[in-house]
Amino acid sequence: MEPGPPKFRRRKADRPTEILGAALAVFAEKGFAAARLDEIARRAGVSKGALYLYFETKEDIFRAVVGQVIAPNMVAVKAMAAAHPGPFPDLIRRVAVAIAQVAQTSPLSAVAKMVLGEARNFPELARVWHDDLVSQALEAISGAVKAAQARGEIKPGDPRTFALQFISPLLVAMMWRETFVPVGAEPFDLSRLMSQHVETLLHGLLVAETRS
Amino acid sequence: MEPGPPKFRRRKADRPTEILGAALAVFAEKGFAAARLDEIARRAGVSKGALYLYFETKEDIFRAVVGQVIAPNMVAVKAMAAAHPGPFPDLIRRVAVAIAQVAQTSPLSAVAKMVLGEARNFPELARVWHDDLVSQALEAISGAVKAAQARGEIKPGDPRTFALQFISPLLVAMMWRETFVPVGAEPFDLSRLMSQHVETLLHGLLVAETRS
DNA sequence: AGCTAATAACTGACTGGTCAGTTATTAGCT
DNA sequence: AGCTAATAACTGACCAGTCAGTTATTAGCT
Repeated sequence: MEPGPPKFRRRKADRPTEILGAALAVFAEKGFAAARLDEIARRAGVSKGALYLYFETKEDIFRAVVGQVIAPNMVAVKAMAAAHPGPFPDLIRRVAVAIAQVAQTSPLSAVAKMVLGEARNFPELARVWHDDLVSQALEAISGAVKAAQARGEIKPGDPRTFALQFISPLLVAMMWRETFVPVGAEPFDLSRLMSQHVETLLHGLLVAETRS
Repeated sequence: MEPGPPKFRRRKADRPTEILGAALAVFAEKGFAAARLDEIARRAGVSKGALYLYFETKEDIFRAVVGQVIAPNMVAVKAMAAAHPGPFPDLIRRVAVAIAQVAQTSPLSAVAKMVLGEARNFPELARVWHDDLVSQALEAISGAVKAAQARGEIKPGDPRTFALQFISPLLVAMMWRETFVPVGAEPFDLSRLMSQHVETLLHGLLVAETRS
């Protein structure tokens, strides 16, 4: 009787991340309710029962997936906030490039879409996403705007609104990519979009005296 | 034996719209999968079986709800496109007010969020929404931008990107309202947001010579 | 080193509840 | 009386979560 390859391997340490990777993919494709635990398990190369060795419930897996994406992006936000306090145009151009980069290389847009879609059924998830990530990013930008206004670099106006104006096109382009590109819509080039956007915005934000 | 109020009324003509109204509310609250046909029926003042006199399946109801919102908004888009071809600033300010109005008084944002959330499971819905509404609105704005560029009123640059820049903050503010305000976030005043946004955008879009 | 007992990761068949969709029947209209 | 909108009880499929049993791995002993 040849033993053959073993039916499974014991890899306690790696399982959780593998499961969360598979779960991210399935949740992103189907949404929370339509996602099947059997499929998550299959993609993770594991039985359904094994999921329950590491997570309590389906919701628990969902929370973990969403939470996992926050931490690395918080690093980006912190870096943004710590960016050198030079002239506003330099700062904002730098931030735009960094944000576009993150948007293109992380599962951020897929998770953002999930949070939007499931916010009603998981209010506490929307709260975490808002408190730990979105509002902090928004405040970081608002703070930079306020400082630049104090220096007389840019026009008066609600800083929070300016911040929203700044990031909105990127967010919409991300949603566009997730929603309409799969059905044949023309995608937006995020980097090109952001550079055109920043220049447009700047020449509206900059007061006449400081314009180069 | 008093007859009392009749158990039900036969109102074949009114039922479909009543059902769709109830369905819109439930779908908007719960999303497609978590919405219960029993609840839709209850809110429509009807039994579950009655739903099947007017619609084939749950998906069919969902499609009808989404489709119903398109028509009235197409009117708005058409009106936008037909707006007088005067100076670009006048046009864009008018359109901004009109759009903010629609966003505040119609179930547009709720349905938009539904379409985003369920796009993966209903690609043909994303397609209808895009082809019949979103892309037409975007093209209407792009057309106005292109015309203004031809007249030398505004700077060169990708018109479709300008169009996206124009509507993005409104869309994001709508999603913000649907997602984060229920968990305690500060809402954005759509009208104020749009007026600040348009002015910021204009003074970046307008070339120096035509600036007032 | 080889053998065995103990441990813990993992499986997969099962269940209890839920819910979309069906159907036999009743109530209201003309 | 005849017709049909509408009901309410029913069914069958589906799926999150469970658990008794199986298999890989490790520890302990000689």
